[in-house]
Amino acid sequence: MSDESVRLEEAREEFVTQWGIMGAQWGINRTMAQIHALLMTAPEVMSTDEVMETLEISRGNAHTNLKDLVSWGLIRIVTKKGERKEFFEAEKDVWEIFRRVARERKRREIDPALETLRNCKAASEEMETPEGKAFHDQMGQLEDFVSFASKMGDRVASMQHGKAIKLAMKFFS
Amino acid sequence: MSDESVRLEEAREEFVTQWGIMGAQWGINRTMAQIHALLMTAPEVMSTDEVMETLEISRGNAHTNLKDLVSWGLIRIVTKKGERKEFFEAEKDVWEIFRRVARERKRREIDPALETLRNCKAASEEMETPEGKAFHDQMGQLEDFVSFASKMGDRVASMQHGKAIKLAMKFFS
DNA sequence: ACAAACTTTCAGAAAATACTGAAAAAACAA
DNA sequence: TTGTTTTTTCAGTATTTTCTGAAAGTTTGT
Repeated sequence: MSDESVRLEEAREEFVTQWGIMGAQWGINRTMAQIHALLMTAPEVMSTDEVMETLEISRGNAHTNLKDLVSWGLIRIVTKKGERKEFFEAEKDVWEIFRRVARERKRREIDPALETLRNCKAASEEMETPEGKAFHDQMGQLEDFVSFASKMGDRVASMQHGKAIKLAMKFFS
Repeated sequence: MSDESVRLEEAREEFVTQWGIMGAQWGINRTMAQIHALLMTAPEVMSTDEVMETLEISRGNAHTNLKDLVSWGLIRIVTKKGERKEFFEAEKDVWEIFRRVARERKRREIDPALETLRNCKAASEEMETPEGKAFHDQMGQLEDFVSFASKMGDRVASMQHGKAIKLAMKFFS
């Protein structure tokens, strides 16, 4: 193997590792993030077995995380004609990756949290004591903020890359 | 205890629980998030012992997480005259909370990730093969995106609430 | 219908993370 | 200095999360 291939593999490995650490810090399973990093930098689609071998993980682990990535919309299944097994291919466009993560986390985490905040706000609706009023007010502020963030998420997630760039320009002016 | 106090405590408990779950999903220790929720809805400052009793956790646990919250800038230490022990008080302004979390996560997680991306980009700088070039390009795109996000974070984190509101208006127009 | 190729599931094991409780250190008062 | 209160640390334990490997399930070809 040429020197360049070796250096490339080293760089790729560093990237996979770091992406895994970052994923873990953001509440995403480390292996899932590593597989994602691996596929993002793969020149070709990869099979479950290839992923298993490269990352030295079990079939079950590879399978589960590949399917989770599919459900997040971060990778997709590709079939090769004549081949029976499934191959996987990552979304490589960073903007698209961002949109999908934003959409998914909103759905899975923000929306349920909003639900609770609304409950708490409603439960303290008519309270008379200063403590009750303060709590109600605090819940109201949080709800406003989170629902605002949620709407932002929707908005951004429905934007095209070009539009987002323009908006960013406006933002920095 | 009056009916209203009971209902208030129930609502508060629901909030503490949910905030803990949310924290865990975002890579923040559950107890830390719960203490934060507790203090955010506390009518008065609280001592370590009060936190321990309310959440039924050990002294060590309470201590460590309180200090972590202080280091995140999400709560502050208050001393009462005549009293020797420390009391804690949460930042209650949601915008301020958001700013501090944004600033802290950027410093702790985004910046190191950027470092890696730059390394990987540099390591593949002069590669000749299509694979090398593709990798270099991918790292470049990620670096651009993450550094952009990072700058956004800085920018937002340095804004006053009022300014942010105006910007948001512009955003939704 | 059978067999081969591949995918999915899941109980138990391993690893990572968080918590406890008690002891040590530090801060303060007399 | 000595005793008292409070904070801090940390080894050991408990809990949660993730992973393995093998068995069961599914699909496809003959």
